[in-house]
Amino acid sequence: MIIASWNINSVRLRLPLLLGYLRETSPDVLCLQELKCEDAQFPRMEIEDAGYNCLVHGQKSWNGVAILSKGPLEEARRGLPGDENDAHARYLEATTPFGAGVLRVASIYLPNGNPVGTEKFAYKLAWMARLNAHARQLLAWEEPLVLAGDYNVMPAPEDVYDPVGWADDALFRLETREQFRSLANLGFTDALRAVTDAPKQYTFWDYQALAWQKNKGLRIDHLMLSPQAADRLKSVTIDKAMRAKEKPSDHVPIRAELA
DNA sequence: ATGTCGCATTCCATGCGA
Repeated sequence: MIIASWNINSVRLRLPLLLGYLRETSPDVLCLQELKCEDAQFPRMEIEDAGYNCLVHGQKSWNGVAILSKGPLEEARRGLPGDENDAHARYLEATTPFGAGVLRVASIYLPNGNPVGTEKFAYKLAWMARLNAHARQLLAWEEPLVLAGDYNVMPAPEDVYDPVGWADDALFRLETREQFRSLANLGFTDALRAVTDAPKQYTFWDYQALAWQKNKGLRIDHLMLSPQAADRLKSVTIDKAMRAKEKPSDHVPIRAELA
């Protein structure tokens, strides 16, 4: 079972790249973020023709998350609980068959939070607290669970090309990393860090200032595994070559193989 | 290098979010 996550930065503009990825890499499950379209504009037919079922939580202009699976998808939750006034489309959860049981998966687009000191940063931290509260509930299922997505968090200095320069950014502030650590401390495994200690395992390079060419990247896309998923982890791959394609997203997919 | 994208609108130029 291959499960992948990719911040696609406009699913409509990136459709040819997405179809190529599905064809070449053939993940069983793919979580997408930053669709930047409403449900009705989602290219469902083309993706279904490629052999995938789709669950979509879209929004006009910004945000938007989806889950694609070769198997049937049963929606578990649309939107993160804990704030009825939060209208951002940043969370979608579903189950899909896995072996004799099911895999539970969430597609997560965590708020950016910049600039620090504004309501945007407060929203990010509150959103992370809500995620942690919900994740704690999900662990009670005691099933393979993957919280996959763009966390907009670099967990440690080796995940940033310039940790000193980024110290006061919302993606790297101590409060942000503290919330991310709380998620891990509930019992979730950062899949990439379970297979390597190597620094510079980036998943994002800014479009600006030749960031890709200079390898000025960030590791902000993560697969967080419940104990039952972590026990079945075989490998993790960052599909870095996707950043060198024509009209790329600024993020690349990350995927894990579960036995 | 105020350096690039994608989306939206007052729509071909500008603002917003990242």
